[in-house]
Amino acid sequence: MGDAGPGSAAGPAEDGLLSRMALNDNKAGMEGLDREKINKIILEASKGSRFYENELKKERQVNQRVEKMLQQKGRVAEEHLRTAQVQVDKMISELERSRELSRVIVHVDMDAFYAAVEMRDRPELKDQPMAVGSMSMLSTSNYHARRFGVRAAMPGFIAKKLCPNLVIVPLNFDKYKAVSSQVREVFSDYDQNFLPMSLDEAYLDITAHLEMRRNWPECQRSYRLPEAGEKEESLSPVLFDESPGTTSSFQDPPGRVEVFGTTAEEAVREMRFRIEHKTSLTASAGIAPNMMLAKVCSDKNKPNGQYRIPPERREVMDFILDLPVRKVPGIGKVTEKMLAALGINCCSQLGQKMALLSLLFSETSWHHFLQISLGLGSTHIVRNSERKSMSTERTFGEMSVAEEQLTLCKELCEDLAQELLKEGLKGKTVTLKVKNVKFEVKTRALTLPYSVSSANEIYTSARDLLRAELDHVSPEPLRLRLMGVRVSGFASVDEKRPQQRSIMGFLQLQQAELAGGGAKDFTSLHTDSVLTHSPPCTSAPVSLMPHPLTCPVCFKDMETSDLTAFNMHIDECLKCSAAQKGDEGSLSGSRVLETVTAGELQPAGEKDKPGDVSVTSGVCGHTPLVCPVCGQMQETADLTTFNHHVDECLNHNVLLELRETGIQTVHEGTVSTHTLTWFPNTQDTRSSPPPPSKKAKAAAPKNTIDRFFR
DNA sequence: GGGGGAAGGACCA
DNA sequence: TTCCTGGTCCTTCCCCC
Repeated sequence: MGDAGPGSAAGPAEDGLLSRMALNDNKAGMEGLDREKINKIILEASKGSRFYENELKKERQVNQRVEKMLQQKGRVAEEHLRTAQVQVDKMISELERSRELSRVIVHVDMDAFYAAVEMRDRPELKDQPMAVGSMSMLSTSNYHARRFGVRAAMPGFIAKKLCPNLVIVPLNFDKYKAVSSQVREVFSDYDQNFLPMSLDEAYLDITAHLEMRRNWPECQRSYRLPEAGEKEESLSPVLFDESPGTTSSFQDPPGRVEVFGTTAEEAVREMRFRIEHKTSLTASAGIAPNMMLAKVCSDKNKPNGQYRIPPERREVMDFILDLPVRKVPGIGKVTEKMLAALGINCCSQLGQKMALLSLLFSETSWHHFLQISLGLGSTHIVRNSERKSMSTERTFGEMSVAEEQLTLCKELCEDLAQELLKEGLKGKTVTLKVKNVKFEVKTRALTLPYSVSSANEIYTSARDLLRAELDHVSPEPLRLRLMGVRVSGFASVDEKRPQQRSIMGFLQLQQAELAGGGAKDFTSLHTDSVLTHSPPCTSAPVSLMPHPLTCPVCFKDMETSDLTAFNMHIDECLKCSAAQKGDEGSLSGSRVLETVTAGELQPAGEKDKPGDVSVTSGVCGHTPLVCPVCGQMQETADLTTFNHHVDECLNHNVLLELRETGIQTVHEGTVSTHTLTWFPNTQDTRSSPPPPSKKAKAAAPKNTIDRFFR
């Protein structure tokens, strides 16, 4: 290796390289490390490799961007700045007017998640530096390892050079998923609509929970620590010597009762307490009026701690004042470098130079910066946002034989097709991604005039793209180290939305509404594996089960609240209905109504939910016809008129959630015991396919492969 | 000039 | 000896209408 280590007389590119490759200690547990020593080891381990060469190249590109930006800055006149400042000020006052501080948003992040799970399961690892991953790449490391500079996204072989005693444990996703679902059970008690960001991280809006919590008796906020012998795993992993946050609750004496208060801090402390007792793992949390701040806060007292920004403008601005821009989600190493070149390192400087930024950056970018400088962020957690693409990729040792590459491409398409099938997705754009042995990444895409999802269809496009790439380098071989296939351009919600929504979605949402949004069910508290409420609540349990249960087929109120019995009744009713109907000619277009499960019921006639609707009408062939929405008997026997009434009723009275799973087309003559007949409203034009877009008409003939590789 | 596809890149966990 | 995977969003370039 060369002798141009950090601090030596390296050229500008090499100095710059350090910012890309050097230790990123912007992570909990990595403060006060000997950066120079660590960087020297990293550099020596990397230098001369193809990866290093490619990083050097990328660094030069970033440096050029910075150069260009500084040249632009040199051309900015005072007059331009004054005009820009007027625009910025106007925007600030608009943003200030819309500032929302009433939501209580929480970001929860499990501490060193994968590593913590492995340490929990293998106590001998607790006192050693360890990381999860492989010699190629580490996913995370424990806090002992972080002291050596070992961190996530670092190749294992370099980590070993930093810390020769490092134990590398392979990834075990099934295990992490299982733990994650335990954690999510706890989350859902505070916000049923929490937004998971990954296995170990989620956003919650606990505003509604706090409102209810204010009136809860103490018993509902109390947890008794298990007696000796009650616990399976008695100790939490020793992850942290000096946690800035709370001490481990496992140190508390068994049998003691922990009572939590009604404030946001107390609710979050309780949540973390329950997570720890359920999983033996600790979590950190941030509480703030918006998602951006909550995310930054959760890192503040990591590990095993929490931090809250009170919902006041002054508090928010104080917090933002010295916050390094790199701590803000969305600002990575490149943006950090660009801003640093302008003398901007913390968020308050961002605000001071906003006029300049508005002249040098795109509108999207500077608007984002402006929001950050004001401590603004999203106050509403949007779940179920539509997936935009799906892909699969594989890294391997050098592969240069075309036949092997085509075979691999086919395998990738098959894998991808299976995943698409699981989610019922079809897309128009197929993208091939290749990374050559020099770490150069290329993507080649082809947009078709129709949507594809099968392995063969995807492969047809991917193969053409790969062949074009092979031709492009011919007669040299294509030397690859990664290949991936992606499908995107899925039909939008409007296009793929079934004509009518599932009645199950209808029931589910009504149930959620009934529960008060994020309501805490007494019984759910007892599902925690270790904790129990103590003293036991004596007040009557809040039942979330709507009464009476009404059969959606015969519309009779049931005397039972037992779901199995209720489902059996529906099955019988459906059989009877199918037998009575005889003529199944009108069945095409029917929908399947799955057996009802807990949490999907609604009381008959519950209807005063405003909003947009289009719902599968659960109507059987019985007469008289009874509207399942308003519960009223209809005078007509004409199904079109009846369906029209149901549609009208739904359109005006209910708010629904689309729930597509479980909706299937029932083919003629295949009425199962779980099938409700639905008579499609022939007047309804909502299912008409959208007119072909201009691009669809234009795309096909133009997007020839040749165009990509001139 | 606007819309949209392609390609590449930043960023995230 | 060895530097991931899967996703979203943004920017830039280019073509076509």
